[in-house]
Amino acid sequence: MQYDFRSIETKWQAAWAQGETFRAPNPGEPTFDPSKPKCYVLDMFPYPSGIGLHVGHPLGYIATDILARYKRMRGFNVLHPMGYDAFGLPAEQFAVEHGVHPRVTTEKNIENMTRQLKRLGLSYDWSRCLSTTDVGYYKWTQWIFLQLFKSWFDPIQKKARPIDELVKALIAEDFYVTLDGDITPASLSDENMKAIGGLPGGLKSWAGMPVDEQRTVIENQRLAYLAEVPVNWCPALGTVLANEEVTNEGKSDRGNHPVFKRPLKQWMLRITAYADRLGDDLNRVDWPEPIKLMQRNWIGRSEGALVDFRVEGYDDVIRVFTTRPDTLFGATYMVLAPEHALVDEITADAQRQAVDHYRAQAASKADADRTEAKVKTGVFTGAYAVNPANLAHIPIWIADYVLTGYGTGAIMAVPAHDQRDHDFAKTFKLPIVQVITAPDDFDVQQRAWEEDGLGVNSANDEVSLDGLAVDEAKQKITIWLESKNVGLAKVQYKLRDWLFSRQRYWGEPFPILHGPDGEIEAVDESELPVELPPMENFQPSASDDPDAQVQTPLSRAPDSWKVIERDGKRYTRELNTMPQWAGSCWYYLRFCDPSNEGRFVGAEAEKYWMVSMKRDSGMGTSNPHAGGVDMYVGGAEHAVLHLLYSRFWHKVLFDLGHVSTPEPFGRLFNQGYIQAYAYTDDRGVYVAADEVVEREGKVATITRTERNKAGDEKSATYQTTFYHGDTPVVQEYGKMGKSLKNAVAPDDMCEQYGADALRLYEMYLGPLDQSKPWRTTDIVGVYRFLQRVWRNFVDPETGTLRVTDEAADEGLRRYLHRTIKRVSDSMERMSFNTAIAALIELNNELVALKEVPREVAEPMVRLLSPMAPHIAEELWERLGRKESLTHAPWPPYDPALLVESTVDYPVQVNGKMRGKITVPADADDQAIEAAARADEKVAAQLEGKTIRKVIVVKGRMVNIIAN
RNA sequence: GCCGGUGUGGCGGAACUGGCAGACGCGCCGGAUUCAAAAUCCGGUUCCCCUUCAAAGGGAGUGUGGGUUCGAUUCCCUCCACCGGCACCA
Repeated sequence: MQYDFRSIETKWQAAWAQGETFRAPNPGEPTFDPSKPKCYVLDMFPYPSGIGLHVGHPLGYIATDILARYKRMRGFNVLHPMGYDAFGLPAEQFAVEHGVHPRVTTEKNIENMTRQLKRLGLSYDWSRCLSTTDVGYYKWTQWIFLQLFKSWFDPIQKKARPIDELVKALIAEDFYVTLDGDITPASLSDENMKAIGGLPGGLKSWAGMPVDEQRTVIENQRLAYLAEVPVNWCPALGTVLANEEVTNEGKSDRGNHPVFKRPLKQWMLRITAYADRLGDDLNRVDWPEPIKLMQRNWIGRSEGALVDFRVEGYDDVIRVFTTRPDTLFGATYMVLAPEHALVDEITADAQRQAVDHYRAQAASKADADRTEAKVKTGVFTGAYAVNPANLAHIPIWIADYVLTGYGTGAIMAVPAHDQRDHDFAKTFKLPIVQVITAPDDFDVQQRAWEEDGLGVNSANDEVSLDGLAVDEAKQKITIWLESKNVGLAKVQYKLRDWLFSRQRYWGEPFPILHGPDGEIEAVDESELPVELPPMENFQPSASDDPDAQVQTPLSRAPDSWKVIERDGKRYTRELNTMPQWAGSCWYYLRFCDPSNEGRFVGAEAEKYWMVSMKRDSGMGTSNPHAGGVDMYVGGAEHAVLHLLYSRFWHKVLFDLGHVSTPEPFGRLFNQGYIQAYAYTDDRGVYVAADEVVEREGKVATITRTERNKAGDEKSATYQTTFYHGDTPVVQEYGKMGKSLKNAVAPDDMCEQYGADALRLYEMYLGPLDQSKPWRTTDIVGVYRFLQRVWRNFVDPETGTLRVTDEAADEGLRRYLHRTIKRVSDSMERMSFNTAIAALIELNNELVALKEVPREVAEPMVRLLSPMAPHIAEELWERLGRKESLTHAPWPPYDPALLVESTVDYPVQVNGKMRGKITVPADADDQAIEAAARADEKVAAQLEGKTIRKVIVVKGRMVNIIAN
């Protein structure tokens, strides 16, 4: 007989809600217990999508819930909140199509997803639930933006400081203004000044500068600033597109309209100022090494040199960045990005037409196309530069394999030692000069030698790199370049400043006002929030004209919202909105104190929940970390962007004294995806996966036309035994979701098997950090386990408890304690699949018993409770316990019961398993060896052989080497 | 092209620090129970060879090929496949 767990689940979910069982009181509240350590367990909060959850979503939520419940039983004050990252495109697009306000859609979706999450029995403190779209929340998102806007990065202290202090420092002449409008510390010498971006040649006095020039200097130092940035503009849709929304052909994904790259004035955040700290502080957090590596690669710190090449016949120099200044003598041509500022000026008349044509072509190409092009393209400008090392006369080309966004947008090409330059040189028959030694059989005319070697062909009258190793040569040439004033050592980053504005409605409005003379003013903090204006039409202004002005949705807001009178001047509000990242950058802070109206987070609450009380936060690791969230779980797709942006905001808040820790997330865990089979028909269209059946032996052949990445059409043939109705379909495998039509709803699983079975199955699938396939049929395994647990405890006929107060026998008691250890260890390692396996084994031991001894029953229910909380609570109550299991202590194990009196040793002969011996646990090596040699099978193997060596590994095995 | 990850029975996976490969579950096979089915319970299940059967035994085996080691799923190198990310990063 199958027990129906659903009524138990409803009962306990109601009881938990009623008793506010999972509410985490803040310091100062009457129920707060200061004697306990804290533990902050956080999920990456979801976007409230209209189709609701599929079983892939709760994977991480179930894991964190188990951890939160486990930590409560371990005596921690656990903060375990949930909320919604609810600004974003789908709600806006729905609004455009149906005229429904995004807030309406969003609230409906949030309600539905909350219902789905609650049904899983997740132990969130729902009183802390928030949405990034709550006015009371985005008020503080805007406030944080203002902190960035009102700050600058002090290159001496290497931290953010209030912008007023920059003005004071300039007046006091602690800093000077360089000719190009940057600032430089007075303590730096003229030479060093260049290193932070200033041009040689002099300084400006702050006092002598006109006011508007002063203003520009200040604007250029803010952590939030405006800049002209190229965007993918689609006039027909009236909107700016992300790279992923642009096809390889430079058309819009939706509607196939032409897309143009055009510059647009955008808000930028100066994340690059934090490049070093974002890299260095990775050493202070306990994160998976691959994720740290990805962030380090993204920041991309590289040491090299800037080198100036004089352009023949012009006053200009082309400045390049290179990581290999040691190969300077091998630079045989230069390449500028098509967008480089000097291209127009230096292009020879004869080349003008070709250059312009190429630039137009490059502008229309999506970045993806530039990256995937196999054949190098480019055009000669007609101009020449001088290699400062050997005074060689070298041609200047433009090519799209050089990008404006990185370095200086120009390179010196060393075809002998860089394969991309080599490819280009081969295509255009440019000279290849070897300057690093390669093996004798290696010909740099055939391929680039990119490995290390000694300098060769690298000398002029003043400096020689010949015979020097790479590092030495780099140093020597850089010193020489600096002495000639044509180059300097430079640290370069791949990281670029963060483009922070979006031309959308459904996002946080910027708390910024534009004055009549172009002045940019912050909205006063007392006037926050700047609420989104009510609007009815969300349709963007489409146009056929690529040069039409970009109209953001907010530009159609009523003047009563857009226009502000202040001190007799008319100001216009900023009409862009913030990106979806903004709200998710700091929600973990708001969770600490979600209803605080006077501050983004109360200082005491922030300090309590964010600062680690112990070096070992009790998360099963002894790695010291910089505080913050004790466990942050989410998908690896956020490995770089969200986590980097969030760390950046946190550091700014830290510098300004608003938070107490240098890092937001002390420990991070990335869960894998749940994948599932998907099926496509003969047109390549996905069909509903749950309607597909396999017919064994009935093989069908499908031939269809497919398009590969490059857009070429190809015919492909498949053999299959899968059918959708009578239509044969091809099986594929991929991430679960709407697009592949293979989503499985958690509601259906709860309905059929119950929330506890679903929770167990998701955890039992495999290691949390790996991707793994979902197969609904397999859920019966854990479902049977739960039924068996129930039957072991409750008589199915009478409904009475099958638990006895009599003592367990020695063997069962030992088994229990071994299980407690196994489950506890698994919990600490987040290895929930093995924890469940251990519980299944213990439960299987109980099947043959008439009654379960209470000394086994109670610890077992407690071990089970984080994973299957509803059934555990019910059994706990039936065991006569009045209080919820939530704060029942985690069972301890007795180490004495884990020690066996005898030990089994496998015995190998020449590394092959040949026998097994059992010896007393305290036997010494001689005794173990003697027992091994006495074993019948081992002796047979040793017959006629001479023993050369015997290896005894205490507690492990014996290996006898003989021949 | 670059970066990161993963490859273990029919399937999901286990083996935590280099020490008994395949825990646990699914599926499958056999049996018990049942009028029957469902449910439940018991047993078997890496592959190959030897043996009439069984017991027992032998050999191979953790993507491929090599290396280190008394001993490798685990460490190193080569290659292959799949998954994820990407900004040709100079």
